[in-house]
Formats: sequence, C-alpha cells, structure tokens
Amino acid sequence: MPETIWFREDARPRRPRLSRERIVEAAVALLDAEGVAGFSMRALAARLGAGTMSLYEYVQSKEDVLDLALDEVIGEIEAPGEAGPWRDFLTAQLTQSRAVMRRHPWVPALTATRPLLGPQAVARSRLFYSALAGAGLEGPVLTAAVGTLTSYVNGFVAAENTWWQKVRTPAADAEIRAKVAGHLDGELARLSQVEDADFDGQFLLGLGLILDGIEARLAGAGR
Amino acid sequence: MPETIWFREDARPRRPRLSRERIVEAAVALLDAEGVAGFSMRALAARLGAGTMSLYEYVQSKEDVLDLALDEVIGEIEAPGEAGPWRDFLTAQLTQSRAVMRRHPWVPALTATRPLLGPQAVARSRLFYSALAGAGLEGPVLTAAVGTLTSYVNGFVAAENTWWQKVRTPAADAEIRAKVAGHLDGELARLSQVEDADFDGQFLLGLGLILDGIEARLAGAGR
DNA sequence: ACGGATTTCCGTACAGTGCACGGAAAGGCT
DNA sequence: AGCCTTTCCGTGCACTGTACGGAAATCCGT
Repeated sequence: MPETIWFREDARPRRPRLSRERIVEAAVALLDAEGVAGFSMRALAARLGAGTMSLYEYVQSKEDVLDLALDEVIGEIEAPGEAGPWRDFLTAQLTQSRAVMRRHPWVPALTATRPLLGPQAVARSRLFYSALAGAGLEGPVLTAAVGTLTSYVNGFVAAENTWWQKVRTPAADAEIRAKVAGHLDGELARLSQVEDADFDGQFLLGLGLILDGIEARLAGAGR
Repeated sequence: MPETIWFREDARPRRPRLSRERIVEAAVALLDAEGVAGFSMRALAARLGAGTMSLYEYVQSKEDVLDLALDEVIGEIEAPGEAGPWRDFLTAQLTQSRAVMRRHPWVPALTATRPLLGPQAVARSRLFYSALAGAGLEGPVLTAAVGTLTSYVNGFVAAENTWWQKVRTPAADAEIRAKVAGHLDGELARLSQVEDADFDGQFLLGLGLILDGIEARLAGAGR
C-alpha cells in the first residue's frame, strides 16, 4: 500500500475529539446499561472509541466521572412551569426525582457515597428551600424539612431499586414476602398486609406523612 | 534444623481455625478501619492470619461477607428494656440506629446497595411494625410509616457521613458552606441560616416532623 | 517559514482486585 | 489399613485504576 495523502487519513485530530460533556454523557449511558459495578474507565473509553488514558485529560479520576454523571442526571428533573401551592409543588418535584432515580437505578447508591455539591444539585435544593420558605418555614426547621424530604426520597428509592434488582420476578417476590412474613406473628402479619409491592402508593403515603408533619408545624407557627 | 516432633508444630489443625463468626467479626473491624473502598478479601484474610482462599470455605463471595457484616452491626442496636409511649420508643430506637451508623460509617452506603433481609434487620423492622401497630396504625399506612422512618434514618446518616468524610475540618466546613450559600439570594440565605453543622438537632427536628405526620394520621383515624 | 511550546491522544506497565481450580494434609469412618 | 470428608491455601487469570512517558498535531512568536 503506497504511502500517499490519498490513503493516509488525517492522522491526528485538529480539534479535541473528546470533551467533558461527551464523557459524562457516555458515562450515564454506561451506568444505565451496566450499573455501578460494571462501570469501568476502560469500558467507558471503549464506548467513546478512545484510549483509556485519554479520558484523564478531561477528568482527574473515576470518582470525578461519577460525580459529574450524578449531577448530570439530577439536571434531568424539570423545573416546574409555574409554582402552585407548596404541597403540590413538592409532591410533583419529588415524584419526578423518584422517576429519574428509577430510570437511573445507580443514582441512590451513589448519593449515599458522596456529598451533593454539583451545580444541578445545589439548584435543586434551592428550589426546595424557596418553596418551603414561601410556605412560611424558616431557620433550623426549614433546613430540617428540606433534609428530611431529600433523605426520604433517596432512602425510599434506594430500597425500591434493590428490591427490584433482587426479586425481578413476581414469583420470587411472593416467596421473599412470605419468608419475611413468617417472622411476624399472626396479628402483626394481618395488620401489615399489603397486597402486592405497591411502591407508587407507598411512596405517596410516606411523602404525605412528612408533608402533614410540615403542615402541622406551619399551623402551629401561624397561631 | 532437625526435623523432629519437637520443632515441628502440630502442622495441621484438628479443629477449624476459621468460622463464619470470626470472619464477620474481622470484616466489621476491617470496614471500620478502612472503609468499604479499602475492604478486600486479601486484607480480611491477612487480618485473620489465614490464606485468602480459606475464607471461601465459609462464604460464597465478598458480597456475602458484606451482607453478613451489615446484619451483624444492625444487631448492635439494643432492644428497649421496656416499651414506653410509641413516640419515645421510636425516637430512642432511631437515635440508636443513627449512633450505630456513625460508629460504622460504611453502613448507610451498603444499605443503599442491597435489600435488608438478614435476621437482625427483620427483627428490627418487626419492632417498628409492632410499635406503630400498637399505636393504632394498620394496612398500607402502617407499612408506609415504617418505610418512611427507616428511609429517613438511612438517608440522613448517609448524608451526614459523606459530609464528615469530605470536610473533616471546621475551616473546610465554613468554606463549603459559604460557597453553597453563595448560590442563594440574600433573603433565602437569611432564612435558611443554621449556625454550625448541628446534625443532632437537625436529626431530631426531621424525625419530629415525620412523627407529627404519623400522629396526625392517628388522630384522624380516632375520629 | 521555522522552531519551540502546548495540547491531545494513548500504549505500556504496575500494583492491586475477586475468585476458579486443584492439590495437600488431617481426622474420622468402616 | 483404606477411604472420605473437611479444612486450608498456592497459583493463576481476567480485570481494575491510573502513573509515566512518548508521539503527533496545532498554535504562537519571531
């Protein structure tokens, strides 16, 4: 094969082929596909058609990539068109958060590992602060309320995700459920009975409890 | 060196030197010392003075060890001497849960990864069920209440732990706090001001919100 | 137009990982 | 005495994150 311009493709790129954005985008896709356990820098590079070490031009470590990917998907939660009553607003926002965490099941496990200080995370928590401040909370109760809500969503969806990952089939679901119920005596088992794994309903019920608690605090302050 | 009985120690053990209990105990110690990132089967074996592969006689995988270690420390939460009013009981239990998770900072991150089906975990959740059932809850609201409380503790302490791991010094604390506060406009910053990182107070405040919500539900049912 | 500096890309190498496999030794059995 | 089961573990394999240094391309000052 003759070594001429015709066969020699422009060997080296004039402009960067990689970028932080491209890396983060691919990282999210890889995490969605393989989970956090199957996520490796080599796999990520392969997905981008690049050498492994090229990634390190744009990022200092694997941890960095995870931080960025996390903040990226937090940005998927849409800001509301207009702010209605605080209760509806928060319910809608947290329902969306849950939806995002279900689409990206690796999210709750990661949030439990690192502080959320990225721009999207900060922007989101600011939304919550201003919603509850608008409702009338302030000071420590305000920050506690915001913290409680986000802790709740994270914890709930984390449990939900591990559940789906482990059981997968309705048969396994029934089996585990029966085994755990076996540890309860009859009376308790009767009281705690829930037909199937109604996570949607459970989520809204638990959220309702917290919002009720907040509302009570508002009424108390109003007096 | 002559090869005689006198110098030859009883080469092979007559009874097992390892056991699941010993492994789990060492695993907890290792996790406490090195965190989940520094936890490896080799390090665990070294800590026990054993060969790496010996562990696999008692355990099928690293994941198994983590499951066992997790359930083990959940067992550290003491059952109450006597059951007082449900509110006090739950507050005491959850405060203890938090204390355990602070002593073993790897716990919240692990719970976010796997379903809690070990004996200690099941026993603990049964305690909560019966306490709230005794208070008058039943059906879906009962399970939602239990789920909300455990999600809250996990989420809260997870955030708390990552915070301590990252900031470590009061100076860093102030710096990060200032940086985040910079994203809030003045009015919001004023409203959300909390002197220092008062995690104890925040924890009890948030817990109080949830318990208020539960109490409201009880009052409603009473009517 | 040319020579250096900078940017981007990445092959190689190293220390570490979880665990499959198979062998060796020591009791306990008949 | 012979076998079987239990316990222990050395070796090896595929894979990990990333330090290091080199090669090519572009940019910039002259």
